[in-house]
Amino acid sequence: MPRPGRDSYGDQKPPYSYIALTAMAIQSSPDKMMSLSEIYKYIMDRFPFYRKNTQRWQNSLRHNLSFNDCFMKVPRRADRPGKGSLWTLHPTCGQMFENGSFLRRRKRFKVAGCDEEHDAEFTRPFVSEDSPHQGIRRYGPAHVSPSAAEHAFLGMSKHHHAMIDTNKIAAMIQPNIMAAAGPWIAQQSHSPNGVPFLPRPGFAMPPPHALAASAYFRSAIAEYQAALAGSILAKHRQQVSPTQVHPISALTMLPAANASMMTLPHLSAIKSLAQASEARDAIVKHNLLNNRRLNMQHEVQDLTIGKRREKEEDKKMKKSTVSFSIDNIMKGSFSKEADSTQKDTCHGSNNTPSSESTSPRKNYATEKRSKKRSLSPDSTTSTPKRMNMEEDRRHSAFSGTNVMHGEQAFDFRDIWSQNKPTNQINEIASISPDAKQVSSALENLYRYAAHACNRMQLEKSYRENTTLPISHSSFSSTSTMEECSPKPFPSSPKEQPTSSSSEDDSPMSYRRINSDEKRKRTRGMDSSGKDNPMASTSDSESANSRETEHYYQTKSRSLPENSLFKAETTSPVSTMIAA
DNA sequence: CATTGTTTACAAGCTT
DNA sequence: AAGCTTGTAAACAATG
Ligand SMILES: [Mg+2]
Repeated sequence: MPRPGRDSYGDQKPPYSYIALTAMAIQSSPDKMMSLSEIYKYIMDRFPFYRKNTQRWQNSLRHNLSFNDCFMKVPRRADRPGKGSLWTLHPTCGQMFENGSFLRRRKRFKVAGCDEEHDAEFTRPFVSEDSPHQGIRRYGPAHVSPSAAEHAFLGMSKHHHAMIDTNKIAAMIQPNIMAAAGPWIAQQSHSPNGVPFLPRPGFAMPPPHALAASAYFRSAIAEYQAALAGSILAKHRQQVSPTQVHPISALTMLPAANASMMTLPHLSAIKSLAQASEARDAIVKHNLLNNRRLNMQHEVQDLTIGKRREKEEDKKMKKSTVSFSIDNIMKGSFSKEADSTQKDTCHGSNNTPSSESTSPRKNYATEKRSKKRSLSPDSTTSTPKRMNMEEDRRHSAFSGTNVMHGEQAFDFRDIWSQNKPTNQINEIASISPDAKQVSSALENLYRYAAHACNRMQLEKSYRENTTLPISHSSFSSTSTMEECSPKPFPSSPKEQPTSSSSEDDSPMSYRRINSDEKRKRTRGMDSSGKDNPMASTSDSESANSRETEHYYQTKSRSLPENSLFKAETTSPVSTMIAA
């Protein structure tokens, strides 16, 4: 039921950034091109929030269009006369948003070499007068072989001279992979006339928050593993042939680290997620490439690079630390080479740290932006611009790392501090210099979990409280909508007898961890013997089904004070794994 | 003159 | 704490 809706919530800020909104708009167009005014319209049509303060956000939007390399101008064609040009997405920014979920962007999309020539490469097929190869093909970045990941994934099985029971692991991972590669991947993920990607009945695709969550984990996991295997793997790779070694299988080659590593929390969940992600990514990537069909003509003007960009470019050229992300490892391109240009010169940047920010981080910080100001003279820096800070009602797309559980909000930092596996970290420290990285990588994992959960809740709230203007004028409307809905996707079969199943899933070693004295950390024995950390994995499957409902239903678990994460984790992690 | 685009500055949330 | 990403405000240039 659409619920009373009414205005009250209609103006909530959508959890999408301008870049996301713009990308959504552009992608919704059949041509994948839109004029500025059309973009405005698209946004205003489906996000009530943006029907106000138009000057403000439209200015921001324009800024984004010009500033970000992912958006490029294309001259209008004769059939669409009008004021400005059309905007489109850069041919290679396809993966800018993980899994097509606009909830989060991976990294700022930067046009590679920043050289015209290089860019021209993309520009050509884009503009092509005669489109040599008709549509498809030749759009993807050449180096991104869609099958690379897949290949590596498939080939991993032959790489384990395991000292670990890989079979067992594989066994429990299998189902996840299958799920990950499910049919939804190929589905059109853009609602024809509603807010893109917001799940709705009949929409054969996992909820966006699930995808986003999975994405979060994926990166966190990559680091986590890399921190452990990184150096060894690197060495190994440098000497041995450039054969692709799947990071996961690489882990099994680690003699020393193995033992300790296996005792870290969430390891099995991590593994399955990582693999599922790889498999899924390969497919998604492939689809993205094939679906991209751009047919435009005319020239594309060169992009000029402003000072701000130059500065960024320069700064970027510093000594890069080898990155062992899964992506890099998969591509076999980790030591990104580096060196070069000790920039110096530019340093005068004295951004007055001013505020003593870092204030206490109260749970559930409300909005309340800075409002200080008032420093009287301030004549120093001449430019008096930016005066009415008071009224600065900017809204941010950032969502924070609070996790609502029941009526309470928990800050990620608290969750982490109470779950940090100190002893295990120390154990690793004794055999590897990477302990610190392992720790921070794991911390990130938790952070992402919290952050992802936060987003999920945010979006859920938005979805529930906003009456979407379905079938809103201009666009195709109902008809399309209708055809969409009838086809119900199995919609979570409710079965799944609760968390039970897990037991064996949860791998080895947890018990033993607990042995570590200090570690016991109370934790009340709530679930008692039940190994805690993996709890998440286990119920995941079940939770997966009714997921949405889950979050706010507080009752069931009264969290025993200490078991913050346990309680929290249950929701985010399980939902994530669902993807 | 109103839009459409570019750029520079800054503040503040988030990540490393 | 340094560095990166977003959201805003503004000054201007270019167009129609
Ligand atoms: Mg641009």
